[in-house]
Amino acid sequence: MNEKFYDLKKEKQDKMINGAMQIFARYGYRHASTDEMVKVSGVSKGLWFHYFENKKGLYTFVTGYALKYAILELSMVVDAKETDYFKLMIQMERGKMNMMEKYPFLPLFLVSLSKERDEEAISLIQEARERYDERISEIMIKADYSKIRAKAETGKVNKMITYTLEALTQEYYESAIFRKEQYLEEADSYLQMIKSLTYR
Amino acid sequence: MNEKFYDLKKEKQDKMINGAMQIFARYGYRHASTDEMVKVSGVSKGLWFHYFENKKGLYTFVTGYALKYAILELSMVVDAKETDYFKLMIQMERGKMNMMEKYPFLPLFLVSLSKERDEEAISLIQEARERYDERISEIMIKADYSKIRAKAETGKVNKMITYTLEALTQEYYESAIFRKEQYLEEADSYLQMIKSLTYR
Amino acid sequence: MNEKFYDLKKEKQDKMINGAMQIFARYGYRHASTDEMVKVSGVSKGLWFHYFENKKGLYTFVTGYALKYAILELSMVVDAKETDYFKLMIQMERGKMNMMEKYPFLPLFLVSLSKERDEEAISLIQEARERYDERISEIMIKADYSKIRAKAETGKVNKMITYTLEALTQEYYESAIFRKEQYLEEADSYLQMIKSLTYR
Amino acid sequence: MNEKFYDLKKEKQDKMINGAMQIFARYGYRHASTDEMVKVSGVSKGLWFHYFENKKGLYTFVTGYALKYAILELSMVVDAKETDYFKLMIQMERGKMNMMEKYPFLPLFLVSLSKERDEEAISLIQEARERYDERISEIMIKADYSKIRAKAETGKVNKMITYTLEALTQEYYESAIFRKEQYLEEADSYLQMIKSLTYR
DNA sequence: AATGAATGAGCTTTCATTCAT
DNA sequence: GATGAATGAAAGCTCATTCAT
Repeated sequence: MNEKFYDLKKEKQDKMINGAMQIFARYGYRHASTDEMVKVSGVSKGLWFHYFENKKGLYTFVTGYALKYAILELSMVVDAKETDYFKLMIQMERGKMNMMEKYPFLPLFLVSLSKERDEEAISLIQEARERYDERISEIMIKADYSKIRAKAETGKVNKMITYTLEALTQEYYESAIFRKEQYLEEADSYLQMIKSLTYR
Repeated sequence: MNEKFYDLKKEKQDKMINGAMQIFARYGYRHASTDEMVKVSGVSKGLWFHYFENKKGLYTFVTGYALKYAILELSMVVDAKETDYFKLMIQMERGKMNMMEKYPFLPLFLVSLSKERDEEAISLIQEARERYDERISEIMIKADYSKIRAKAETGKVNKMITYTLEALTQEYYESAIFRKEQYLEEADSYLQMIKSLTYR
Repeated sequence: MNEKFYDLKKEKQDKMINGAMQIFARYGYRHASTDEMVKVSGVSKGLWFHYFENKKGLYTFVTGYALKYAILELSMVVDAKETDYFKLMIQMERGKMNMMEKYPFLPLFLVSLSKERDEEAISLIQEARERYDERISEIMIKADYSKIRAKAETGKVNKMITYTLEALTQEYYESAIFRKEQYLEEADSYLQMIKSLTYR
Repeated sequence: MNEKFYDLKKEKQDKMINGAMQIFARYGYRHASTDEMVKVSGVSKGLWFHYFENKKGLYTFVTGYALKYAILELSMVVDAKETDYFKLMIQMERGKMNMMEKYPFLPLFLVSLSKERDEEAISLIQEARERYDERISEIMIKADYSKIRAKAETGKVNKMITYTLEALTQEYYESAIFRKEQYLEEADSYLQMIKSLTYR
């Protein structure tokens, strides 16, 4: 990418980032079209290629940016002293809702990244994704699994929760308006249920 | 579609069905390309359009076929007297593995259908999907939830299991070889865990 | 072409000739499609190419056949002793209507030949057309122009009549049913008018 | 169509209009191919679709444009005080020759429109054609038929003249070079002949 | 002889990318 | 820096022609 992108007014940067996130999140890497980004962002086609060599470059950048920003927001919202796994999880979901203030499609974009099936796209974002996963692990390392019954393998439980919250997120984006509070309530209800099942 | 498709040698029919399933499953409706189907099936481009008016028609047909075939295989493998929810679930997964004998990409295709985001594609397959879901409900109606603790809301548990098994399926397709037995073992391990957590 | 075409039952020959005439007449050389000929004739696609190497060959044959048949019918219907130009002309139009008994699209096909704009097609039929034009000249040679006023240049008058009758023919084919008698009446009314204008 | 087409340099607009006219005029709606337009205009394939949604849209536009331009040129060249039918007709032919200055294929295109047989094409241009026909009627309304003998039905005479001039136009386009003056002379000779025949 | 399944070149249309202004 | 006109490779689809049966 062209580093001068950062010299743009923050507002314009965000317009472009949001445009890219929205279109990539909704259509995936391959079917995301430049013209749609132009339409939703109001930024001319030429400029996209001025700052980002090509679609690959744009995708790499936006992914990197999104994941870095997500880490930041999550770090901010997660209580450093919290050790309850399920409380940590819901705090993270709240963090995602906070991201929407600046980047309304970021939560959906995060989900779309984990669902991306295009090989080229996957290889482009692998690195950023690993860094993000690492950071999430660091946040979750405080989680105290001692109250969880032996039967409940934390890795598996974790996966199930992840897949479930991702699906929930996608569902909410499909409705006319995304109601954050309602989403958080539903997410919490899942988490509480699992907690009650897995805790001794 | 052109009904004469059924007059083709079953072998050729299956070559085409498999080709379509594979490409649709991997790339989704929009990005699935005729040329790729030609490549993987060895059947010329013209023939696809000889039997199926267009991409829409092909997708509609393959989806209908796949779901009907899936229902058949599932009906065959599920023990009519089985009432244990988790046993029923694992039987269904075994059924999916059986489908691979004839249609190696069918399990992945089923997952891709539930993840399809393209509006046109969704409307094309809605009907077939509803029939499939109904049939699955009929199979699962024997399931006895009485041993499940009140805390475990069956709807939510069910969703979590579905999302998890779908994700697992996709993961296995990404590895070099799909090892059915290994998949079934892992699927079972998830189901056993959830069973032990949710049963009184 | 394959001479064995003539060994086919006359009925089948005519089915094919009619099919080709109809489609060529309606859509012109380039846009006439094999599939449409198959549809209207009921004769399988393979057979067309068995008897006629390709579209070119078929067009050349059908044109030759049509023009030869037209000459025959015209010769039969035109009164050898008639010398009045306008009576000869209407006799020829009646001859064309007679052709419809066996080849319903032949009159339209004749018009389409004179309107054909495709270079390849034109060169294919040039020879047959010349022979036909010659024969028409021979028929018309008996025409007595002595009653026509000097002002009326016969060549020009002839051209105008030709173009007009061709347009009339096309119009009649566009209506739901071709009413031969009505066509002949209208054609005659044009001819009578011109006669009254050009005769001293 | 994309209104920005009008922002292009007039020269380029005309290159495209001329390219489309030429190919549509020569091959008709269906067989006119983008690639041929690219070849004769030197304008890339993509651009055609940038300005015109599809072939339909292009045809509709070019027809509308051509007919509007024709009306303009005809209005300019026709003497408002002229009442002689035949003088008006030859003035219109002169008008058509004038059109060739900017749009060399416009006279042929006008003829091709009246000969177009493709149903879709016909319905696309119907409206524009009606407006054009109306305008021609307005121009011709001044024509004084009082000197024409009762025997000469003006409707029929008119049709014959139209068909004849159209055929003449096509003939001239088929020769290596279109010689306007020669065409006008020949057109005039037809008109004078008919005048002398029909006037009392 | 007869069929129609099978093919691939060519057509219309889309879209990432380039480039003159 | 900013624009959007311009490009061409590739996608979906058609159709004359071939060929196994």
